[in-house]
Amino acid sequence: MTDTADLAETGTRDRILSAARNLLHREGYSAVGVAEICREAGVVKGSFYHFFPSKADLLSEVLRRNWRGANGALETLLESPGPARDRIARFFQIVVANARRMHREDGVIYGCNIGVLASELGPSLSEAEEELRGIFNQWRRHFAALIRAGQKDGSVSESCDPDATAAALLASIQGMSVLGRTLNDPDMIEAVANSALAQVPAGNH
Amino acid sequence: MTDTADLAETGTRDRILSAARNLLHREGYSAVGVAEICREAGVVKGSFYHFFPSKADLLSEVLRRNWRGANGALETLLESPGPARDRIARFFQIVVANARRMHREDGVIYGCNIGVLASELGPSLSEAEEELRGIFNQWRRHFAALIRAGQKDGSVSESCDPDATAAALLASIQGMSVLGRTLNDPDMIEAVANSALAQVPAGNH
DNA sequence: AACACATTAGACCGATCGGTCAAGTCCACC
DNA sequence: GGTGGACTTGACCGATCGGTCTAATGTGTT
Repeated sequence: MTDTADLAETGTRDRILSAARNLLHREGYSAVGVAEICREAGVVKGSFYHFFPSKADLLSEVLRRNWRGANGALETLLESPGPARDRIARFFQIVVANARRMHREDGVIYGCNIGVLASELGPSLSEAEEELRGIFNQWRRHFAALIRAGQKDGSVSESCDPDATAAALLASIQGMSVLGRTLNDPDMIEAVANSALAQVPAGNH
Repeated sequence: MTDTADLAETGTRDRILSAARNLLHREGYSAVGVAEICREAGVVKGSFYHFFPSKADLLSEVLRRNWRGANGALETLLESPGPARDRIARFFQIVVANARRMHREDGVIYGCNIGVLASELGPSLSEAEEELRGIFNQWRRHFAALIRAGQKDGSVSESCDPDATAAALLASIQGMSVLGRTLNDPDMIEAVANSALAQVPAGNH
C-alpha cells in the first residue's frame, strides 16, 4: 500500500482517514468495522466519533480522497503535451504500474480504490452513491475531453464518439480492477490495457 | 428480478438458494445476513443450517448457479452458426438486454451477479476465491475460443491475440457491471458494449 | 403400532456491529 | 492560576452477526 506505517505523529484525524483508506480498499466497506479501523489507526473509538459523525461519513471522505489521486493524474495528463491518444495510453500505463506495485509489495492486486467500493455499495440507498456517481461522471468527462483533444490534434479518428468511448475506457479500467482483484495477474492486466486502447480509433495524423 | 415470489411450494433448499441469489446480487455478501436470507425465503434458521453447513458454503453454491447461467449462454453461442465475431456481439447484446430488463423491472441495474461478488470478496482469504478464479478463467477461455473461431471463419483479424483480447472483453463486461450498478443508465451500457467490440479487430472476410 | 429418519422450529450462544456518553487530560488564553 | 474548549479514554448500549442445539413434527417402512 501507499502510506501505512506513518510512524511520524500525524494528526489523529489523518491517521483514521489513512487507515480507513487502506482497509476499505482491501476489504471493502461492510467487511470492515469501526473498531478495526480504530485499531489500525492506533486510536480509540471515542476519538473516531469525535472527528467523524458516522462510518458512512468516513466513507464519503475516503472516496473524495481516493478520487483526488486519480483526478490529479487525469488533469496532469489533460494539460500535458503530445498526441492526446498517447496521453490516454499513458493513463492506462499508470494504472498497470499501480497494479504491478501492489502485486510486488503486497503480493496482491487490490484493484481500483473507487471501483471496488462503487461495486459493493451498488445502486441501493447509500448516501455515498451520489459521491460515486459524481466521480464516475467526472472521470468520463476527463476521458471525453482527451478524446476530443485527440480529434483536434489528429491522433484520434473523427469517427469516434467521445462520450461513448470515454465510458468504454472507464469500463475497461473498472473491469481491470475486478479481474486484477480476482485473478491477481499483472501481466494480464497489462494485456487488457493494451487491448482497451483499440476502443479509441487512431486518427490520420 | 428473475424468480422471486415463487409461491409454488418448491423445495426448502431451492427457496433458500433462490433468495440468496437475489439478495447477494443486489446487496453483496457481507451486507446480507443469514437471518435476512431466511426471512426472504420464508424459512427458519434451523432449516438453513440443515441444508447448508455455513454462509460461505451457500456463497459457493450461489456462484456456481450464477455461472451456470452465463456459461450456458456462452456455450450456446459457441455452437451457433454464423461469423464468430457476430456471436461475440450477440453475447454483449444479451448483457445489455439483461441490464435493460433489470432497469425496467426494478428501476435499478444490479450488474453482473458474479462480478459484483468477485469485486467485493477480493483477493483475500475466502474459499470462494478459488471458485471465482475458475469461473473467470472459463469465461476467458470461452471468449478466446470464439475469437479463434472468428480467425478461422475470417470474421476476426489474424493480428488479434485471442487470449489477451478475451481478457479485455471480460474486463469490458465487468466494467459495464460496475458502471451500470453505479450510474444506472442502460443507454450508456449499450454504448459501452458497442465500443467494446472494437477491441476485436475485424477480419478480411 | 412402533421405529427411523428427514425436516422444521426457534430459543439460545458469544462475538461483534455502529454508536453514545460521562469523565478525564491537555493546552491556550485571560 | 483559573477557565473553557478541544481532544482522549474506554465502559457501555441495544441490535445483529454466524452458528448451535434440543425438542417437536411429520412421513414412510415394517
